[in-house]
Formats: sequence, C-alpha cells, structure tokens
Amino acid sequence: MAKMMKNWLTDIVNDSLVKIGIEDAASRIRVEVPPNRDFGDFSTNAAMVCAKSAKTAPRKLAEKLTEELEKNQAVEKTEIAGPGFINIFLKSEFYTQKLLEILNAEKGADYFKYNIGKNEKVQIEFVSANPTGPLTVGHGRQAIIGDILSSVYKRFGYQITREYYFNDAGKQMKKLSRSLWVRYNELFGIENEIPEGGYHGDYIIDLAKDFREEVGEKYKNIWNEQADADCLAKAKDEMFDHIKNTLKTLGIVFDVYFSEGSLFTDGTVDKVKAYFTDNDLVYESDGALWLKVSQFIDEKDKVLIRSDGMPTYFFTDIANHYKKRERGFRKVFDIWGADHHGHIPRMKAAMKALGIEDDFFNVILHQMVSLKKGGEIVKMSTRAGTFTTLDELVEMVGKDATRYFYAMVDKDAQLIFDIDLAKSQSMENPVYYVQYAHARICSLIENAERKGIAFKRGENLEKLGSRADNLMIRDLLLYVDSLYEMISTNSPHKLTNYIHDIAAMFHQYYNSNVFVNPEDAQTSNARLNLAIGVRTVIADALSLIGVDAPQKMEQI
RNA sequence: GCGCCUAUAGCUCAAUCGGAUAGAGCAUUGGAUUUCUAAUCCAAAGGCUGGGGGUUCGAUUCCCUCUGGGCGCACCA
Repeated sequence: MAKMMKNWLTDIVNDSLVKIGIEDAASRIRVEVPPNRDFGDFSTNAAMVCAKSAKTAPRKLAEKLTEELEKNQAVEKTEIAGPGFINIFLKSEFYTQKLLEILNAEKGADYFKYNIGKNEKVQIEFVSANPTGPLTVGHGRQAIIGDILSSVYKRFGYQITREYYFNDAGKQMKKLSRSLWVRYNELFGIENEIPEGGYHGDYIIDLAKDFREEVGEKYKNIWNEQADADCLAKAKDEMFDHIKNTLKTLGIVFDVYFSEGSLFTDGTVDKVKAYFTDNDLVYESDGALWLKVSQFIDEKDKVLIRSDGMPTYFFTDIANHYKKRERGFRKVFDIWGADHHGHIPRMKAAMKALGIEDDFFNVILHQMVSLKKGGEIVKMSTRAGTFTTLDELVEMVGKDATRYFYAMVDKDAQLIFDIDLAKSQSMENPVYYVQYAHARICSLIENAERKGIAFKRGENLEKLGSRADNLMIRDLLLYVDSLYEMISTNSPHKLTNYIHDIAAMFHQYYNSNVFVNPEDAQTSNARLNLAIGVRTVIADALSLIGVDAPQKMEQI
C-alpha cells in the first residue's frame, strides 16, 4: 500500500520539531510542493508557523529545524528561503527505491490503494432521472462526477454502491403516457393537445411510430385505462433502455436502480409518517400534512402530503433516505444540480427530525451545464423538447473526450460546452495530451526491443539520479496524495489536473533525454524503468477517469 | 427582497485547509538533429486575479461592501 508523500514528510518534519522542543504543531504545519522546481523537492512552512509560539525568528528556528531534518536518511539537503520556508531535497536512492515499489507492484491498482474507508458502506446516488426522456448534457455531468468519485472512494477502501433513484409512477409519468398517445394518434391524422407540462420532444414521435407497429389501430381515438397503461409501459421501458444504453456508452454501470414506488409498497412511507406523528413533528393545515422544518432551520414548514392526498417529492425523498439508513449505509452522497440546492436545508432538517447522524446525508452540488452552438448559449428544456441529448454529445466527441471534459472542470463552476469546438477541432481537447504520453511510452518499449535492448524490470536504477529523474519520480509519488485531495473535496478535476501535469513532465523529459541508446544499455534500461513507472500512474489515473489508455495514437 | 454558486491571460480553465516570480491548453509570433511517433518540446507575447475597503509577516484564497453572470426561494420534481 502506498503512502501519502506529504503526510509522510509532515510526520518527519513534526518529529524533528518535537526533538527541538516544539510540541503540538502537527496540525498546523504543512508540506507542499514548492512553486518553482529549483527551490526544492518539497517545502514546509513549519518554521514560520511555529515561530510565534517558540518565540524565535522564523529563519532562526528554521536553522535549528533543518539541522535536525538533515539527520533523516531520506534527506539529501535542506535550504532556508524567503521568510522562513524550508526547502527539502531527498536522496536519489530514496527515489529509485520508491520507483522500484511502483514497478514491483503486481498491479498498479493494488499499490495505489490506501485504506482509510475501512470497508464502510457508502452510497453515491446520481443521475436519477425519471424515464421520461433521453438524458441531457446536464445529466452527463453528474454521471461522470458520480462515476469517478465512486471509483476513487472504492480505491480508498469504502464499500461503494452506485445508485440510481427513479420514479416511474407519479404525475409526470401520466403525462408521458398521454403525450405518447397524442403522438400516436397524430399518425392517424387525429389531433389532440399534448397535456400541460407534457413532453413535446421528437423522441416521442419515434416512440409513437414504434408503438403503432406493435399495437396497430388498437388505441386509435381510444383513451382508457388500458391505453394509459400500455402507453406508459411502452414509453417507460423504451426510455429506460435508452438511458441505460447511453450510460453504457459512457462506461457507467449502476449497482442499484432504486424505485421510488417501492417505498410505498414496503411500508417505509407509512413508517416515516408514523415516526413524525409520534414525535409531534407534523400537523394538519388546509387539508395538507406539514412537517415542522422551522424547528430545525430558518425556513417555513413544508408540506409532506398534499390536500389531495398525494405525497410530495420532499416526503418520498425523506423516506428514500430513511430507507438508505435502514439498508445499512453509513453515509450517502447525493449528486445534485445547482437547481436543487434549495432542497438541501430542508432535507437536512428532515434528517435531524428523524434522528439520523449529521454526517450521514451529504450533497455534492454541481453547477449547471449549458451548450454553446454557433457562438450562442442554447437554453435547454426536457419538457419542451429543446435540448441536445447526452447521446448526441457522445456521438460527436466520443466517450473519452466527453468524460475527460466533464471531469476537468471544477464542479462549482458553470460548464459551457461548446459543441462547434468539440466537433471541429480535436486538438482542443487535452485528453489527447495525456493519452499521447501513454502511447509514447508503449512505443518506447517496442522501439527498445527492436534495437535489442531487453527491458529488465527494476534493474540499473542506480543510473538514475539526475534532478529531472528525481522530480519525475517525486511527481509520481504524489499520485495518491492527489487522489486523496480529490475525495476530500469531492472534486474530480483535481485528478485530471494532476495527470495532465504528469503527462507534461514526461513530454518534457522525453524531449531532453534519450531513452533508447544501444551504446548505453544500462542507462537506457534505467530510463525505460522510469518511463514504465510513469505509464503505470497514467494508466491507473485514466482508468479511474474512465478514459482509454491507448497503446498507439492515430496520427491526425 | 432573501439564499447558494461564480467572476483569474483574447478563449476554456488551474492555482495544494493563507505562502515564494498567479500557471496550463487553445489561439498569435518565432524556433526544434527529416524523430526513441511533431496530437510533442523550447521561446516570445499576453494579468492592478470584476471595483473598493479590512484582517497579517504574507490574500486569487478569509471578512465586509458594491457591480456583473448562473441557479433557487411551491400543496413541481
């Protein structure tokens, strides 16, 4: 199992601090990568942070600290800079030893594991679109965020369930079946109105044609319960197949598709209602049942059951989360678009009302996605049928670019997807930059074999040791750190940033170092080992992002 | 009116719980043994980090305020 480099070094720095008589600094000191590679391999702010309590000038304290630090076996030398930064250089032997660990790992994934989750059951719920139409580019964003986070949480030892929550009963589904029926009848020249809030999209027309093939004229001008049920079944099944297929093209498979309806049939909804009633958390007013959320947060009370007897979305979602807790999850993450953020406080209030632990319910919010076409931002609406679907997007730019592009933008920033750009210029997409680094290394190995240099894993590493070698390995060692940083902020873009940097480092290294030199087989082999270390990290990162790591790049 | 997110190079975005000279890609300009695959590399140019205050050794980051953009404020989901 890999160590997190920064933590490991922070411990070393802290040990040194303790030895010079400074305790309790562990939580405040940090080890970072300096902004300029010439400064050092790592740097720490320890002397600056501790100066006040030690009643010593930062640089003076730094002198004492570096003396202690240099006693460590891994440390080559230290330097004091600026207001009191301590820059640390580690020994080449340390780096080659670490490279060996990466190389000797039978599978990269095992070496890069870091078990902090302790097999805790965690659920990540995302997409969760009702089967009323194709997925939009907005759904795509949470599909990718959810999928990548799931993979990385798994890597950190959590038992992850990828869950899709859907409602295939309610009011919207009724409108869906009626919309289909209207379109079906149009095929016979019979005009009816698509219901208010119904579905106008072209995909309904396609469905209608299919439906006519299947049932002929059976429901021509006939609307009854049977027609409703058949239209609903047709629309729902087709839409769900379609959605699942879209997700599959993006490489996403859910562990559980959870039906909202089951919360009613298995008694969960009744149970939650009884709990609220018993604990005096609800009251009736205007014929509706209200939850006293105002007891918990600064908001007005909310309706659980409408005056017509139908439960609200709020209520079923409370039941959904109650059920999640009952199903044994210790923690859940819901990935929601920013348009749902108003829902968060009241859900938290409901969790409190139910006596569920504060850290159980978590929302990962992402900002909205819009499309740019012909230089203009396109507004999208599922119900009006004016949107670009996720399929269309994947079709245009491909799975890898779609995933990478969604992942690389901070979830808190709005994502504007420029369709024309994605279509016209593949060079625009940084995914190729990373993939190319991987392919380049593959071809290096091939080339070495052609020139009679048989690759020997883990040998000749003593030939490494240049500054460039050390820094390349240092960056590889920061991989697990970057994964950890990613899940501690739930931000997939940290990973794409990291791996882009690795690719850049490698491309630079490649241009100034010869890998395959028949006249110096030993150095060649050492560098090939380094290259394979890089490839291992890139391949692993790309697999977490869900992007292919090609052996060869097609030339443009 | 209230709440959440956001504002960084011409464009799309980074910047490690407050750190050193704010970095990449694309676009522009000039270069790289006709290659270990040039989807690469090197260099130049491009910034009062939306405006103004504050906190401290130090602010793109934290606080206040103003302005612009997105999204919410239902007996919709």
